[in-house]
Amino acid sequence: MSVATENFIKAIYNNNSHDAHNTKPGNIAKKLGISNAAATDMAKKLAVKDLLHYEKYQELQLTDKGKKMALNVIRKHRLWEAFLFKTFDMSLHDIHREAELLEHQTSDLLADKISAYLGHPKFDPHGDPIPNANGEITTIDESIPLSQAKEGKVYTISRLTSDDKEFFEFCAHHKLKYGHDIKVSKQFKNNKMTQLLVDNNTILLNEDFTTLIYVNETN
Amino acid sequence: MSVATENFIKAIYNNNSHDAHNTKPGNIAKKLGISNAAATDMAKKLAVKDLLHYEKYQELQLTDKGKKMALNVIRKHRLWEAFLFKTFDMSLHDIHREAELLEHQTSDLLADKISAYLGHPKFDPHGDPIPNANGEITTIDESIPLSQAKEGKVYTISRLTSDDKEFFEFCAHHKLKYGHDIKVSKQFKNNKMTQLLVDNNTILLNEDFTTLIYVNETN
DNA sequence: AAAAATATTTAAGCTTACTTAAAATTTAAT
DNA sequence: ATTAAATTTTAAGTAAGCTTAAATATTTTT
Repeated sequence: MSVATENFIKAIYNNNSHDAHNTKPGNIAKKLGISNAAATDMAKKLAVKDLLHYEKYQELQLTDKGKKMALNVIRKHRLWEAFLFKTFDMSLHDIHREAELLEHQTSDLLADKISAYLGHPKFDPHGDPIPNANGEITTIDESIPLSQAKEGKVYTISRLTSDDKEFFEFCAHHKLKYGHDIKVSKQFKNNKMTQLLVDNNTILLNEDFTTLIYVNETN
Repeated sequence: MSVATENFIKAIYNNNSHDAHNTKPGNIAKKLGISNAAATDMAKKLAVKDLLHYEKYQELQLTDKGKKMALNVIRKHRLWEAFLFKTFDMSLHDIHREAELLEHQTSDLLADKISAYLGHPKFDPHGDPIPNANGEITTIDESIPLSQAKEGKVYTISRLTSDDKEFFEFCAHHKLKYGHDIKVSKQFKNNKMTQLLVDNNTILLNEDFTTLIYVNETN
């Protein structure tokens, strides 16, 4: 399948799984940086290939075949991220950009080699789960955004859900990394800010950031 | 530049450097598995982009810009081969196939990271020289095909110039690998066969193979 | 040197993946 | 419940990268 097809299918999958659930062509078009007309066009073509269900003016829905394809590409993306992050000294933003290209040119064989080399990791460096070779995600996500964390509790950072360069630079600089522990010292309800303790440093984050950082209760 | 463009430029470069020197559209078309018409078409387009010189019915010649692009792609290809060969347990044929795809989706940054990680190698696992970040090949190739090697002398294998799966499987099985030493025990002039000693095993090769395996005099 | 064979180019056409502009439909607002 | 706003779809068109078939030029053979 073409790069355009893989990206289209992937955009629908990602939109369905963690975003606002609007999978009409216009919203997908916005994510991909193409026109609405192009997205409608593509949707019709992919419906013929049985990758998604298309009905005029309705939301796009992936078929099982489409979902499997999306998860296969996502698997390769996340394996590359894990691999590049471990092997080379690259930022979260850089590994994302490289993986975005490499994911489409990676055989299933190479993906399996990478997975085995890394010891079949279950999460990438953003904390996103890596589907297995059958396109299944077996881990359960019980994480919550920092904005909903409780005062006084200690949490482990489980996901950094963004692809903004500045966001990652900020996180890296303040030790906000996947797997690190933090303590929520105060939630300011009125102005929606969160005060954290990271390695004995106090950080104050606004809602733009606390909705992008997910955490698990530390046990 | 597009994948099609990079492959076209690369095919001309490779043809010029070690093949029969015919860089007319038809010969390039054959290498790429496209029609003659498509190759002529492409040549005209790339001439406009100043990547090659095109004159009706004449050989295609890369401009300096075209050569630089070819060498940049070739650098990425050979770095990937070296990296995949070292990191994963993959055959020469498999790494070639993967590199053929990855080479087009690799940033200069990542290429440099791979090169540094490997200690800036000068050759890939086929023995082909790896251009540096400026697109320069600094090594000098004094190797000769096995078919021209002298009886009784010991040589070091310096290149395996093929992309045929069965050839590589044969080489791997008989320890004919880049960097290994072999002794030419006999050259049969009449039927153009060569008898080798590899790790105390005698191997008899015909011309099909001895023109693909290059060696250097061991010093 | 002409004829035959081969290769290159031109021409017309196809598919993919886009674009913009206009028409149709849905959603939101009054 | 209309009207207005926003979105989706249709229509027409473009560029890249191919195809086959026919025309043209070059190369080889005799």
